[in-house]
Amino acid sequence: MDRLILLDSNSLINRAFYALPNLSTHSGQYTGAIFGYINMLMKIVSTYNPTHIIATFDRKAPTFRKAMYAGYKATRKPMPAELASQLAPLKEILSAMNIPIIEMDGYEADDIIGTLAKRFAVETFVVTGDKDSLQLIDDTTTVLLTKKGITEIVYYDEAMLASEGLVPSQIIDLKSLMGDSSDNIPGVIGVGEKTAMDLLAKYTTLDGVYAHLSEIKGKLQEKLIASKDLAYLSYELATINVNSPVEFDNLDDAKFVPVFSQEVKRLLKTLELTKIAERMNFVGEESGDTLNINQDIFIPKAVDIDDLQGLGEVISHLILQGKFAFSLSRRVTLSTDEECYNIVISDNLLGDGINYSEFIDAMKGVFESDKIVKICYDLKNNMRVLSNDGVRLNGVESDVLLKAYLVDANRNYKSEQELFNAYNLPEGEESALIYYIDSIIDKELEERNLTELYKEVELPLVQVLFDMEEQGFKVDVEMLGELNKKFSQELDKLLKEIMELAGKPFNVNSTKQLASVLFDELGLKTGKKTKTGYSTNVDVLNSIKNQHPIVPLILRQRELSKLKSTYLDGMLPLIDSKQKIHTVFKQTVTSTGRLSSTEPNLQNIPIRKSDGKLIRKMFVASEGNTLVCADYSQIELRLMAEFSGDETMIEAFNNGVDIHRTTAGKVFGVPFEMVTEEMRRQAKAVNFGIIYGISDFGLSEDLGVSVYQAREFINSYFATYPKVKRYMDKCVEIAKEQGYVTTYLNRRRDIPELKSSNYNLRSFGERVAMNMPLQGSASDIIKIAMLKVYNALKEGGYKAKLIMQVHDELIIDCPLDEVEQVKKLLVDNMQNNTPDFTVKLIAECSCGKSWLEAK
DNA sequence: AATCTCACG
DNA sequence: ACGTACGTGAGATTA
Repeated sequence: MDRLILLDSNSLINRAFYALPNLSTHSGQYTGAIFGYINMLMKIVSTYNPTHIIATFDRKAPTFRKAMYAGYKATRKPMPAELASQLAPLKEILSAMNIPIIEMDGYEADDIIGTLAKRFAVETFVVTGDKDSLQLIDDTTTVLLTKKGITEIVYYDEAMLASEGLVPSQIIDLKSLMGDSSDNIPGVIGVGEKTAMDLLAKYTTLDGVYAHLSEIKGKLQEKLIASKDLAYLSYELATINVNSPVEFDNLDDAKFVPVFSQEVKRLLKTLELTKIAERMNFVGEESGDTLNINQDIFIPKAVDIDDLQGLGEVISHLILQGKFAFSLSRRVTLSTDEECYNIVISDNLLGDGINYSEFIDAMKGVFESDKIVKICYDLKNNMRVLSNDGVRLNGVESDVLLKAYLVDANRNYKSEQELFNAYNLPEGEESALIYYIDSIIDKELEERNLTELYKEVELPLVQVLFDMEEQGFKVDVEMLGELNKKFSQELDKLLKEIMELAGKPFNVNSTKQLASVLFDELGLKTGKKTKTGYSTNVDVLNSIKNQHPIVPLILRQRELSKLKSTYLDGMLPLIDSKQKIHTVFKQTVTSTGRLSSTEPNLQNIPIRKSDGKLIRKMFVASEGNTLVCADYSQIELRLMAEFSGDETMIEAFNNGVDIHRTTAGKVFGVPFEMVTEEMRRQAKAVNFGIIYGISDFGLSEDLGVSVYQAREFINSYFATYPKVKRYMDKCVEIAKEQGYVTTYLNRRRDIPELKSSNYNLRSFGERVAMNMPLQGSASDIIKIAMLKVYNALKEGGYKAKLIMQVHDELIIDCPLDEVEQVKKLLVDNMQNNTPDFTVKLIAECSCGKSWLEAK
């Protein structure tokens, strides 16, 4: 089967240019965009195995089609010289690869591509960053749309487009309504994507919209009438010419073989792009690996299942096999190791395919059985989706996202497709790829000794987190309303006073405007600089708060508007009918193993300042319950004592003394009782600094002392705790040697920065090497605690429920009559997870009606 | 989409 | 000679 790839080179090289740093050779030739382009080309080649490739380019001359509407296209920015200089070498390489280059005066690349895509009746992939091209999709044409610069490639075919509610030709209608600023298509003024989609859903086309203008009400009707000419002009602009006179008729002139001439190698060498060359195959050399890696993979082809009888047969097969992968994301597909089924879902009962609810009914038993093993991507999310359909998902042994996270926590996969790309898989249905990828990742887990962490901790934790989210955290809505009123009133007053002192109205939330008022007009002293101008952050404002009465007012305004927008206004729409708020925990985000919390983030509810405490007071136990909270005392420092084996520090912890005070006494050489608050504060800062991977500069910044003095602190600290110093050095040394560090449960973080030639990046790598084992082990330990607490509550038949985790703190929503037992259970399970430790771990526990009282 | 700011551990 | 503390998420502005 022939497969043709059409490259929209201008679009691709542009995106590569802006996404990548300005790489250049020693002689000063820029290469970043070329690097990005070739890299992406190689990735596409290895994924899609094309038999033919054609590259198209724009000509600089004004375009014929669009030049007719001078003014719209004219505003496009000229190509920067750093990019323009990369075009010629790129074309040279493409030519050496025997990839024909097509460019025509008067036509843009998308016209050429459109024409070629329709001309040859072979499977065609259009590679571009331009969404306009989606109009070219048909049964033989697919668009590979680059996102995020060019690192991610999204596959668009008719089905994919349909899932967004569009057919290919509607792309033109959509653009003519919403416009496209990057392409200078005006569209209807005042209509954006959402309105445009709504209109098309109702009236299908632009003509349809104008034919039913009378049905459209109010402002929108006015806008449509006012911009009618613009809309139809936009339609012309957005339409790709598929009949341009491209002189290219023999497809075999574009024949592609992924083995390149020595000339290609030479060209890449001159551009100092040796990394890319290493991954390619060249004539007369033994074959490299990357390009061929996945050519032998067996990914079963999808069989469409469009009636209930067929689905019944599939289900029997799944049960018989006892193991399958599923994906409900892009479409609904199910795969065993040999078969892949595409379940054709239809929304109306009459049409072809299976109604979604019928699919769910039929599959319920299979999804709920823990005897039938399942594989999926993002288990917790699938549990949520199916739970909304009344299905309790069980028996999932493999969550490939979770596994991939353990393999490399620095990656942050945001979609199934990103994961597939990372593993260089050919195309195929999601479930088939998930099934396949699982077997690869299992080997990686095994190699890295991560299987136990996965099976014993991360996978079972998914259910715990799911239940915590489901349970939710109650919010006192009445209190929220009162606070909102109170803050609003004070903010009104503050803003008035600020404007008066400034002598003119301005937007205090705008750093730019604020800086101009403070530093230009009032002539106050500037502080740190940012990329875009002078900083106006708290540190800067605090340093000038005595210079002008406006500054304290701004500080107060900042504080209140932060609290109001993030924690009052932001929270309100997330509260459900039972006055509960349900965060979403992310288990595969942080590079250290911590959880994160979103929608809303409940891990950064205020506590430190007095008005912030009022926010925390809004979070309460549910009806008739109390909150039981416990947090680890100094867990990261205790871990440092344990891992370093420093007797002085271990002894301090095991004697239950105040660690910061003790440290101060030893570092400053005074008896414990003589330690002043200031000395303790400084010692505390050093203790924290150590955990972060100390640097003299960072500490001096934090303490407001000279770098020299900070250095002295660090030296006497290490003299006090000599083994801590040795431990820190060892962390860095090991990291440099093996390229990664590990935690208590063998969680691993690769630190590629250590190999960087950039001093800053390398130093960052060193700090990470010191911090990750501490932060990561602390999160290992609280995860163990969560599992134990969850199980103990369940087995003990308690009504109390775990509802929140904030890195070193757990919160239980607990009926009053269970409080004493639950407190004990919670503390015991937090403190006694690490039988092999010399250092005692301490969890401090308290309770109260609100989160504020319980701390 | 990037930047700045700031809330938490 | 360089220019930094470790880990997050969200809102507002700007481009």
